[in-house]
Amino acid sequence: MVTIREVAKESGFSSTTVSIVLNNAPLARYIPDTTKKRIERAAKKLGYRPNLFARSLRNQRTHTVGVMVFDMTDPYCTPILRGIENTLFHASFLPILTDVHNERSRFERYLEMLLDRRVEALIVVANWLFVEIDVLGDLEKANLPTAMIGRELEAGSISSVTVDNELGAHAAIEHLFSLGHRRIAFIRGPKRITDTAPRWKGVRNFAKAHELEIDAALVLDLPESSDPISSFEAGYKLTENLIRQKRPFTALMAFDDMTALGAIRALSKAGIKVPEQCSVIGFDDVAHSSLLTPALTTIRQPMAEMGKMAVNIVSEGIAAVQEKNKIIAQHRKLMPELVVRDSTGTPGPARC
Amino acid sequence: MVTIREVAKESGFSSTTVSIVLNNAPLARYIPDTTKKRIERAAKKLGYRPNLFARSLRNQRTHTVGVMVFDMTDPYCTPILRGIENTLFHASFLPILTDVHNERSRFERYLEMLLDRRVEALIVVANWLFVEIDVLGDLEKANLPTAMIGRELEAGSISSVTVDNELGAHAAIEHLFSLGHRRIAFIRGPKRITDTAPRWKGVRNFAKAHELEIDAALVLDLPESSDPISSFEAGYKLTENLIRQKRPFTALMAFDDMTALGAIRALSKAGIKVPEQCSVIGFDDVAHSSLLTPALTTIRQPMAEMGKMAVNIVSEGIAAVQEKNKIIAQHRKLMPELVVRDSTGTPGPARC
DNA sequence: TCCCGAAGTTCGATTTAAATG
DNA sequence: GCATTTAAATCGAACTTCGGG
Repeated sequence: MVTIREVAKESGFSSTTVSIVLNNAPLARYIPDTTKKRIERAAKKLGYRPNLFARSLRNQRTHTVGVMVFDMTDPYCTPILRGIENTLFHASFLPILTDVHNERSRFERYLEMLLDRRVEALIVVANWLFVEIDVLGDLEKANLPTAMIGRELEAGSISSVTVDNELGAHAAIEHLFSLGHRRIAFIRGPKRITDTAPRWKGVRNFAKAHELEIDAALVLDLPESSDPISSFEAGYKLTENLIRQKRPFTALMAFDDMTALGAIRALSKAGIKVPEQCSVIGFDDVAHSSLLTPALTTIRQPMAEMGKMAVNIVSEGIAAVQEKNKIIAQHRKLMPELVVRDSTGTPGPARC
Repeated sequence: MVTIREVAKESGFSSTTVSIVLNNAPLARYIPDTTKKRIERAAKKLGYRPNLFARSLRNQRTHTVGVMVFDMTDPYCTPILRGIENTLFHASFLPILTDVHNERSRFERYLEMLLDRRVEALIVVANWLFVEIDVLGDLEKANLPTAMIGRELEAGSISSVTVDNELGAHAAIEHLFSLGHRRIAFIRGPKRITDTAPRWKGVRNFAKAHELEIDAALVLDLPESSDPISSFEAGYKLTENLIRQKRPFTALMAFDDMTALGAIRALSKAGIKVPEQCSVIGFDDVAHSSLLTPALTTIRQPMAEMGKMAVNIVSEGIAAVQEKNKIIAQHRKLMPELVVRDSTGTPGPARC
C-alpha cells in the first residue's frame, strides 16, 4: 500500500503539504497551483489511497452507519433496506448490516460491536418487534444519532419514522364499506405489536362514524409470535375458524399482507372464491402482493421512502454532532396509501 | 472514550502490560495472576473498549467483509443474506452491505469503497447479473479472498457457490413427466443469464432419455432485462402468447418462481385452472412461493446454506492470507431439491 | 537464564506551531 | 505581516527491545 509519505517523496514536498493539498484543507489556499498540480500528479501516478483507519483515528469520523433489523426475512424489510442503502450511497456512507433475529442477546452483542466500530449513526428497523422496550433503552445512553423505523419511542432522543396506522386502517375499512360490505371480519395483530392498537382504532372510528356494526364474533387476534412469517399460518387457521363458525361475512380485513395470504388460502380451500364471494384486504404492500393471483388489495406503506427519511434524519444528527450541537429527536409519520387490486370487489351472494 | 493509558494509570501498570494482559498475548504467560486481575478489574471499572481503528492500523485486521448484491429487491437474495449474516456473526465478523443495482459504475464505486475499508474478504451475490464479465475481472487484481454466489468464473482465483442447475431442471421435468404430462411448455431464462443454459440442458437430456417430444412452438425465452421482478410481467405475457397459439399443453415449466407466478396469473385470467387443467412448476423456491394460492411446486435452492458456504470459503481464504499462503479458489455446487406443493398434478382434460 | 515490566517505536494520516524568505 | 512549507506532536493500540531482579 502506498502511503502519504511516498507521495511526499515522489512529489518532492513534505507529507504535511500533501495532506493539505489532497484534502483541500483551509491552508490549501496559500499553496500555489503548481505545487498542487505536482502533488496531485504524484498521487495519481502512485495510485495513492489514504488509509481510512489512520484517518479515522485522527478525525473521529468513520462514514459508517449501523443498521439493525429485527428480522430480515420479513419481506417488509427489503424495500426499507433498499431505501437506506440508496440514500447512504449518495452521501458516501456505508451501512453495516446486522440482523437481531428478535433475540435480546443478539441485540446487545450487535449494539456493542457497532459502537466499537464507531458508527456515526444507527438506524433500527423495528419490524415485528418482540424485544422488551428496556433493551431499546440501551440506545439512549450512547450519544449517537438514532432513528427507528416502524415504532415510536415517546420519550428520549430517538427519532422515529412510522406510518400512520390509524389512517391506513381507516382507508381500508372505508374501501370495503364503500364497495357495499357490511358484514366484515377482522384479524387484528398481536397485542404486543405497537401497530395493532392504532389500526384497530382507525377501524372503530370509521365504524362509529358510519354506523357500521362490528360483530365481535368476527373479530379475531393473531397470536404472539416472534416470527413474522408465522402470521401466514395464523391467518390461515383463524380464517378456518371464522368459516367454521357459519356466521356470514362478505369481506375480511387482515392485519397485514402475510395474514391476508393465509386467509385467502383458507378461503380458497373452503371453496370460497376471492373476491367474488369474499373480499380480502391486507396491509403493508409487501413486495409480491401484486404478483399473487388474485393480486392483493392492500394499504401500501412507503417503505423505500421510510428508509430514505431515516437516513436524512440521522444525517442531520451527524451534522449536529459535528458542530457539537445537541441532537434533537424528530418524529415523522408518513401517509399510507390504498392500493386497489383484485382481491376486493362488491359483495356477491354471501357464502361464508 | 477511555484509553489503554487510563487503564494503565488506574491499575498502576504500564500500557504495555495492559495490552499484553487484555489481549492475552504470548507474553502474558509470564505475568502473575494478581497483576492480571488488577488490570482486568481496572478495565472493567472504567468500561474500557479498545479503539478498533488504532488496532486495525497496527495489525491490519478489520473483521469486516464486504457483501455485494446485484439487486437486493430480488427475493432470491434475502435468505442468502441471512445465511451470510448468521455465519459471519458466529465468527465475530460484520458485513458491509452494498447493492450494485445492476449498474457498472455503482459496482466500481462500491468496490473501491470496500477496498478502502480494508474488508478482509468479499462475497458477491451475483443474482440476475447483467454486468459485463470484464467488470468482475476487477475483483481479481486485489489479493482478496472472494466468493461469488450464483455464478462460476472458470479461470482465476475467485471461489464460487452455485446450485446444480442441470440437476434441478432434470428433477423438475422428471416430476412433470412422472405425473403423466407429455405436452409441456417451457419458458426459458434470458440467454445472457448463466443459469439458463444448464437448466435447458437438463431438460433436453431428460427428454432424450425418455423419448419425450419437445414441441419447439411451446418453448419461449424470457427477454433480457436487468430487473429480476420483471420476469413476472414477462412470464405473464409469454404465457398469454402460449395460450393464444391454441397448441394444447398440460404443464408449464418456468425459468424461475417469478416467471411461474406470472404464468399462473395469465392462466387463471384465461380461465384455466392450476393445477387441474395446467400444472406449473417454478425454480428457486423464493420465500413466499409456499404462501401463494395455489402453493407453488418448485425446485428449491438451499439459499441460506449457500450464504453459509460462501462465508466458510472466504474464512479459509482469510486464514490463508494471515499465514501468507496462497488463496486457492474453491468451486462448490449444491444440490437443489424438488418441492412438491399444489401447482402441479396429474393432467386433466387439456384446455390449453 | 528466567521472569516481569516499562520505554520507545510503529501503523498512516491530520494538525499545530513554527520556520523560512 | 504575508505567502509558502515543514518538523513535530497527536490519535490509540501493539510490538520490539531492553533493563532490573
